[in-house]
Amino acid sequence: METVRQKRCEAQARVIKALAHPTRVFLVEELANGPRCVCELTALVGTDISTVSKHLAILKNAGIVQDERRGTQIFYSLRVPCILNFFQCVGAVLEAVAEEHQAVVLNARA
Amino acid sequence: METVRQKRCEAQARVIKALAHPTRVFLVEELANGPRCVCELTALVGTDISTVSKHLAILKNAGIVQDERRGTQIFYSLRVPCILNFFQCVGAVLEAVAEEHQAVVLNARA
DNA sequence: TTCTTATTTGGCTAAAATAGAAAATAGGAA
DNA sequence: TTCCTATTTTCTATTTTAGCCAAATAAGAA
Repeated sequence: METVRQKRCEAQARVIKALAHPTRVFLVEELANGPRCVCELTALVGTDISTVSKHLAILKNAGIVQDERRGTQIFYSLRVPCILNFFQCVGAVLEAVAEEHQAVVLNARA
Repeated sequence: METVRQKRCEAQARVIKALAHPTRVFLVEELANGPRCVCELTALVGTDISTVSKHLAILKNAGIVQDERRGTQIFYSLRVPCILNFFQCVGAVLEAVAEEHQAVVLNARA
């Protein structure tokens, strides 16, 4: 494949990879409701704060979220709102899969 | 986080993870133009056919593509068209990042 | 059946991702 | 300054992924 296209696919994969983790999906979803500080997010996720911090750093690096210090805390927020449509499509895939399973079950019974 | 939500995030992450590789982004993009057999895709990608086959299996497992045998060949095709809007948003993220870099450079010069 | 082509699968190694614990930083308050 | 809280970074162990080669499978042709 041509180099330009290859570079583009690599860049896209880098962004997608940043979203490819359950905790990070959760974080993005949560940030859709507005800015949250790391401590709030940590409480919601329920793992070590250093782990949450690292997940946020990955999202930030990919350009998906941004951070802002407010006194002693750091608030993260979504940078690109369309990221939520993104999840809609993922939902569509999951529905398609679920329907297929349903069909398989029905066929097995028939 | 509640278990139901956790399960949902895990399911979403599984789909997203299937897309989180340059070659798989390329394959999905290519399949947007219509069904292609493994050998065609292999020629385009330029790696070992077994590698391409495994990437396709990952996409199929996630419910993103489907396969169909036609004689001696197996054709893959997109199962969920909206997967392409998906990439649009990724493009938006990349643009946002590019703009920021631009801004940083300009500030540095000023 | 045997040969040939197309594709998948198993085995192996190298590289990348993940998570927690502990140490380092940053800012505000006493 | 010293203490305290919030966050990031470093270190280390573990797990997951990626890619090539070789072997296995599948379907059609001879």
